[in-house]
Amino acid sequence: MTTARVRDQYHHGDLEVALITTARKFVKKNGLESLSLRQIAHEIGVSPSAAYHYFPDRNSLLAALGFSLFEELADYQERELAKVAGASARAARERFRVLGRTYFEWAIREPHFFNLMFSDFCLIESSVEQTREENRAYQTLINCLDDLVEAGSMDKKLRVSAELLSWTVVHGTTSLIVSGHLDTEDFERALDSLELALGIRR
Amino acid sequence: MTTARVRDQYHHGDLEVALITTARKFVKKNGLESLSLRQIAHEIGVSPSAAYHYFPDRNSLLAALGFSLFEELADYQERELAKVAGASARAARERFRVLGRTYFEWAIREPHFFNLMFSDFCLIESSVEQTREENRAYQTLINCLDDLVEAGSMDKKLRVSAELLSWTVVHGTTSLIVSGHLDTEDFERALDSLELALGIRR
DNA sequence: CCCTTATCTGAACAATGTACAGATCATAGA
DNA sequence: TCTATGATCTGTACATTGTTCAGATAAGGG
Repeated sequence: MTTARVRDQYHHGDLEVALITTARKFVKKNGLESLSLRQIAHEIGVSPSAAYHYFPDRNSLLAALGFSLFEELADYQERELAKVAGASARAARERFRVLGRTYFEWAIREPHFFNLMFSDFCLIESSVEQTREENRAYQTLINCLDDLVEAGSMDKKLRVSAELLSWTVVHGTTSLIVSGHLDTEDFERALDSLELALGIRR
Repeated sequence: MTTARVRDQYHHGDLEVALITTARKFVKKNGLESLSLRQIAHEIGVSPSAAYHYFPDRNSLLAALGFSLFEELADYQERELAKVAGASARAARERFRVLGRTYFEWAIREPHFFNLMFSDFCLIESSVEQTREENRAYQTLINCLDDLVEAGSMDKKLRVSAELLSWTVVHGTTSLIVSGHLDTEDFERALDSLELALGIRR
């Protein structure tokens, strides 16, 4: 049982972000299904109905959390990518793998987050902001592939195919591993196969 | 509101399959989240607690339904595959595409089923029977790839990679389309890219 | 200082999953 | 054919949930 924090002031001050933060903590631990608005409110030290000033319903809170997780993932990927900057062919290829690995590791470390991000909840309003974040990640992939072509480390004919293939292989493998249909070690195998098929030289 | 069927006998006779069948109907229409044991029981015309003789809890019913859906999918795939039997290279390549398309179309037609199959519920006991069904589908893929190699329509060097790549590309694309991150038309593009990268001649 | 408005409370309601004691029936053994 | 045993289902109950809404509270501008 979680101990409720006692609030001294009538107005919380920052309830909206507190709701998302606390929801994040609960989802991280127990997944979506068991997430309870009342538990969240109790944890924050606020009445059960207080949340309804910021979110029309439970689904909307989950959607908001889901969106913030896409941001987190993109941030994490960019942070890790920065560590392997460089114009060499070797660096470009390393970036390609890091891009996939960060996606995978993020999902493995927090499977409940991954499930939320690709659940129905985040389908509700996959509008402007959502796609903006995705474009950010997608643009990173495009840059990476262009670098590979420029460095002569990838079959030029496959450049167009590479975008969709890379994305779907990485996401597909991750999804299958998270859902228990593939083993963890299959991820590196999938990356190897992808590089082989795309003609990325090692 | 659903009209409850009235039962004449005290014992239902086949309550276990009735529960799964009715659960299937509800999930098909409204997805997992809104699935209610009480509604199912009411629809069948049985008391809310009757289900607990066959399933320890709601999750177990969903898991059972999920497993039966894997069976359905495998059956559907084999049925469609039989339509393009033949030893020609053309037939082998057509089987490869049919294998992917059936997976995708199944998911598009019933997205709620697809979500259930790869949700936490079906993770609970992904034991013997589950993997048996998957092996059935996986064996079909292996046969298909062997046929392609034998017919000389595929790069031999990529034969090993092809298994994992095909599976993850098809599943990944499907998952991303179902969750709204890719458009429907991207599926055929992904299949084209996959064939190109695997050196499958058209 | 007051008054408007945003923020939060408290009580209420229907619906849900689940537990458990007992009713009902099917059937095997006499 | 009768009976007792075990499987199957009912009825009631309880805690918890999402959600609504009238009203309490406080913050901030005039």
